[in-house]
Amino acid sequence: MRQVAERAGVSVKTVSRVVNGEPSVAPATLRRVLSAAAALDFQPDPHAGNLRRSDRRTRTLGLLISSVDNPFAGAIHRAVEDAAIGRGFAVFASSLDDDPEREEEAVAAFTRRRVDGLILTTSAQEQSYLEPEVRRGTPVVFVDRRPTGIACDAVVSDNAEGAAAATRHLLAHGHRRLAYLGDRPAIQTAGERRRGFLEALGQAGVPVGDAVIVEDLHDETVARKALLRLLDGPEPPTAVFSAQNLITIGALRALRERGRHRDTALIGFDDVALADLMDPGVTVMAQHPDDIGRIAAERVFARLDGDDSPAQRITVDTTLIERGSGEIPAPSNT
Amino acid sequence: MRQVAERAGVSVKTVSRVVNGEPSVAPATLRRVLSAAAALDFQPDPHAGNLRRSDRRTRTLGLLISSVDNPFAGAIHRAVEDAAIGRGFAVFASSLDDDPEREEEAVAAFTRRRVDGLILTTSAQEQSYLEPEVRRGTPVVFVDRRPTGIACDAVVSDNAEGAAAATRHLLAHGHRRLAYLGDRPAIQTAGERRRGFLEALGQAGVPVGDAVIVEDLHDETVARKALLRLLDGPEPPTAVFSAQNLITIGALRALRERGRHRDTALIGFDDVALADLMDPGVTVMAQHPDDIGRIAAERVFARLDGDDSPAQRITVDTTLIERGSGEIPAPSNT
DNA sequence: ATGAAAGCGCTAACAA
DNA sequence: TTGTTAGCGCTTTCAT
Repeated sequence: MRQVAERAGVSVKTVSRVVNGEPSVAPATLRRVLSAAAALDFQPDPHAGNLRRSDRRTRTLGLLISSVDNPFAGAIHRAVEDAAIGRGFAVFASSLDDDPEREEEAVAAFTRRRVDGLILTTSAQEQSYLEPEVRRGTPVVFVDRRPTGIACDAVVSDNAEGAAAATRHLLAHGHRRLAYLGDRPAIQTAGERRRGFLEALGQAGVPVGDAVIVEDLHDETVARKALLRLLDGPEPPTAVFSAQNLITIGALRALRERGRHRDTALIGFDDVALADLMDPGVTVMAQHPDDIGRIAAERVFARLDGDDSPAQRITVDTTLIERGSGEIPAPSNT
Repeated sequence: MRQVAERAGVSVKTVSRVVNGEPSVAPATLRRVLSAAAALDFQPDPHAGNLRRSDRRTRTLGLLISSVDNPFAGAIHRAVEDAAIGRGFAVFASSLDDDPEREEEAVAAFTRRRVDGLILTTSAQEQSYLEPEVRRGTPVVFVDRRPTGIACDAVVSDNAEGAAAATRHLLAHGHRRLAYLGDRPAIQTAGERRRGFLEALGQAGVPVGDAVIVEDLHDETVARKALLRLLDGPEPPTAVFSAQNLITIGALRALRERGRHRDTALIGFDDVALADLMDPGVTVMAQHPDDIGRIAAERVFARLDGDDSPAQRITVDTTLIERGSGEIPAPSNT
């Protein structure tokens, strides 16, 4: 900047004015400065500016998700990015793999870099470690999971109702022997989906004893084996509700292996790629990660723009997509 | 930092020493500073430090890919992130949607933020716009596509050979009426895959006239329609090579719609989610985005560590995954 | 082992 | 319209 000033024969302050598009610069000066800047291909250093600037914004967002290599998180990421670009913000992303330790480290890495806002899918039991950062004024918005121990905005799917609706769908097709395949119940979303499942059974007057609940299925292989065991058992379920992405895939594999994919109903929570190309197509209760990401980004920017209303919880509905597997009727003799 | 110094009764320089883990600080002083820092929950500002520091590194990488919401790019992203974390680097990601204008903007947004290195999937015809940044010493590594008009490291799949091997696989199963479904030939990878396809035909002595080449298929719908047209034509192909992800999906849909998925062979370039759950399973020539990302990150760090050898081009092999669709034999009467 | 002074590249506040 | 001075939070250099 000093060099530009010298070359243009003005003071640094004038260059600063030009760079920041401040008014009250004579057209002739403006031109001289501009051409000097171009000649030296000058790029202003935003970090240096921020040091002195009053708002002290880095125009940077931190996004913490399960993994950047994961369709659900990718869709959120994309939506956040699209919102950020319009405001001149860049996005840091970090994969947590549902590891609470990694979460604190990653948050620290971002706050040290002075991100202006944080969007995160937490997997810690509680997030009071964010207190200092929140007090400092950084907007924090939770996605997919609600915070515990701290008051922040959250954007989540309607897990309980979505699960209940999926369950009702199976019941409506005549099923009574349902299996619920779920992730670790400690994971907030998993707990809510289970609750939705049970409530739907209760409301339909189906004894809970008629359903099998298998949990702690944190990956595809485990889910597959669990369902294989059920299918090989004395009273295999006539319908399966797989409460998560990877579990759905494991369930698909198990059904195929036993050749039961045409007579056992299946609904998965969260959509799965190419689900419509399977035979039968896989019925799912789809989430809307793009909406979740977009809304979360909007919340962050609203907070940055001065919104200091109480923490909000925003729920995004889920959508049933019928593709065949969920519409398989219960066998008539049941 | 000044506050910490006051509270600990030392000078700022001493606090600086403690924060940076420099030696020659008396244990007692160290303890006083540490507790003062903890009490004020002090976070050093890396940007301020960089201003004066000799190396001037932001410990930040810029990653430019087609879209963060895309499995291939996601895998690259994850590999880059994993490599970056170990070195204390954070990663900015930006989606380009194969838009050359967006590319220049995004690069500018990152260089303005003083990223220490750049990893990008370019879609511009040539990348000389990166010249100034490269001259400034920023390592730039291309992934998936080679650079034009500038000498930089590149990590790419062996597109031509992969496509040739896929084609040979189809020929080995007796097919002679092959269809090539490709993306816009202007896209570098698309051009190479086409070349590989044609070379394999040539080497097998199959007249190119026996093959149908359809290009400019930039999305699923267009690909589907193109194949439907071929299937409905007078001499439908007995084998299809779909040279890209989305095209493979479009082709799958078309084959299913016409009920030809069990007698028409199909190999796709690039793996597809749940390909093994289809019926038949989808044979693909898989790329290794995780290796590509990892190697690219290693190149960046090697450059940052002072490697000033000439620009390298690193080729990552592709892997044939046989799942059924590619092994369908040609009808005997052909 | 510790500190004082200067300065990184920029902007705020005020002056001319 | 333009320039001057001070200072953001830190690290460098050189003293002590």
